[in-house]
Amino acid sequence: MDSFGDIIRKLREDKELPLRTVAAFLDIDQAILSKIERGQRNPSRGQVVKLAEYFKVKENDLLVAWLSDKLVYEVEDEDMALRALQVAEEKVKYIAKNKKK
Amino acid sequence: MDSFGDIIRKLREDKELPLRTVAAFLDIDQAILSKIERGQRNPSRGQVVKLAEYFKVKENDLLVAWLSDKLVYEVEDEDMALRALQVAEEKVKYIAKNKKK
DNA sequence: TTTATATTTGACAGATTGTGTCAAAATATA
DNA sequence: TATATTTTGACACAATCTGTCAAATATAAA
Repeated sequence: MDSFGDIIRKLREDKELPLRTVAAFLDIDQAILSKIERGQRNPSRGQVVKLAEYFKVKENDLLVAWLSDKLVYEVEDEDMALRALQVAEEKVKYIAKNKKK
Repeated sequence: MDSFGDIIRKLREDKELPLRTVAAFLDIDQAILSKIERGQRNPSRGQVVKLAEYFKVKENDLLVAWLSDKLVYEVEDEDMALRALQVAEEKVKYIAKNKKK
């Protein structure tokens, strides 16, 4: 069950690239990338998109990993976490359905 | 598919109370409560708990409505919304399982 | 219509959180 | 040792959050 940080750390280490290089591509300090990889900072949506481009992986897959991390963070210390996620799913389906019309 | 705001607006209107009265109990300006009821502001967790107490409804039910609203807000204009919610569910289950040990 | 009450709106202020830089400390590698 | 890499924390600035307030709007009563 990899978090977003785990995923991009693996991608980077597989290519044996230093933080410095990837961070330069993202146009941020390597300190931030280090923190992103260890889940101490939340990347911006734009950074996620850039990372997908950089590592040539599906943008949507990375976006799902990133978004789901944010959702988990939002509910993580709530007893009602699972119920809330399930209700949110219903609400999203409901909204999507009524948008089509 | 009622949002948190819809729920508390109904509770308040059923009892024919003005915003002023409920807002005073929450110790905030009525303007904020008005915005909360129409989904323009996000209440704090503490306010949700107070509202459950005030209207004598199950705290957890209100918390679920509130939390799920926040989750929907977080993903609402993402194509990957549903996938992200589903992955988040798996992650939450995974975390809960490994916490027990 | 007027008058009174309730709700909504938007400008504003202060507190909090987010986003990034930087340099020093810690860790790993040669 | 030296050298490269990663991690940490202090800091600054920007952005968002949380609430107040007063004016505008809507609703209801006389």
